[in-house]
Amino acid sequence: MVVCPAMDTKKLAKVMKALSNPNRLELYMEIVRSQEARYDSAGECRLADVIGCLNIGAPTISHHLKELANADLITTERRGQHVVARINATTVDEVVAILGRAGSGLNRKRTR
Amino acid sequence: MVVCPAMDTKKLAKVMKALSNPNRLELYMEIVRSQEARYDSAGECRLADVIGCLNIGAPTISHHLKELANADLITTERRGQHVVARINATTVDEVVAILGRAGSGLNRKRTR
DNA sequence: TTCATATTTCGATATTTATCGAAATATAAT
DNA sequence: ATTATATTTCGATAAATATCGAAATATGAA
Repeated sequence: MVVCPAMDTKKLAKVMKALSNPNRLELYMEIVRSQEARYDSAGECRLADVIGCLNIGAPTISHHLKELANADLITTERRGQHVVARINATTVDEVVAILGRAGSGLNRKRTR
Repeated sequence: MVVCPAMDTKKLAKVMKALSNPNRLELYMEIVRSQEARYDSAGECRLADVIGCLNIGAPTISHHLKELANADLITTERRGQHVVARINATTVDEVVAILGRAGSGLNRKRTR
């Protein structure tokens, strides 16, 4: 069993920073959504699609995608014309595990 | 039963930003720690104490405390000479609930 | 009141960063 | 090969922010 992935503070801060910009966070949530609704989007999130909801330009979105990837929050892959983004659940799990310690316990991980 | 506290993206981004600076995150973790070890610190976190572990000045720490409080991550209260900081578990719970949706499910909230 | 300690406010500065438009590159279609 | 669409790179700029030292304020002790 894997015990305590131990993400250090520096790394955690980097993840937080990646999610600290409203537009970038919105972009991230959009990727989450597109992954939840796998049936109609094939779990793919394309920059072109997301330009519609966010009112920032393509260069900025490209930049934000890179920051999310750099924080290991997502992975990106070129699929033909498009770039596809996917959530990296491992990183999210680690963050939630650390943050959860400060919570009320309602969100505490199942131990069995 | 309270359903879906609905923290909006703006607010969530603000929380993330508050935790995005390494020193401020370290400060936050220190507050968490001091609260976990209630017996020896009475759950209190004093600026003077924390100056030791972090190598930044008192003015900066004061500033960071204000940012954490402003994001509703902590509450502060003057207790005599000192200022005491406490974690606001509600905010943490909300953040974890939102982020958790993107995770693997391992950290998913108990439903019963 | 005067002193010592803890914290905050103020003003300044250096760095980071979000965003843009223009141009470059990649890929697929005609 | 040319065209159309998607994405990235580049260079610039305005705004935000972390941090500092000095001075101000608050609180408790002598």
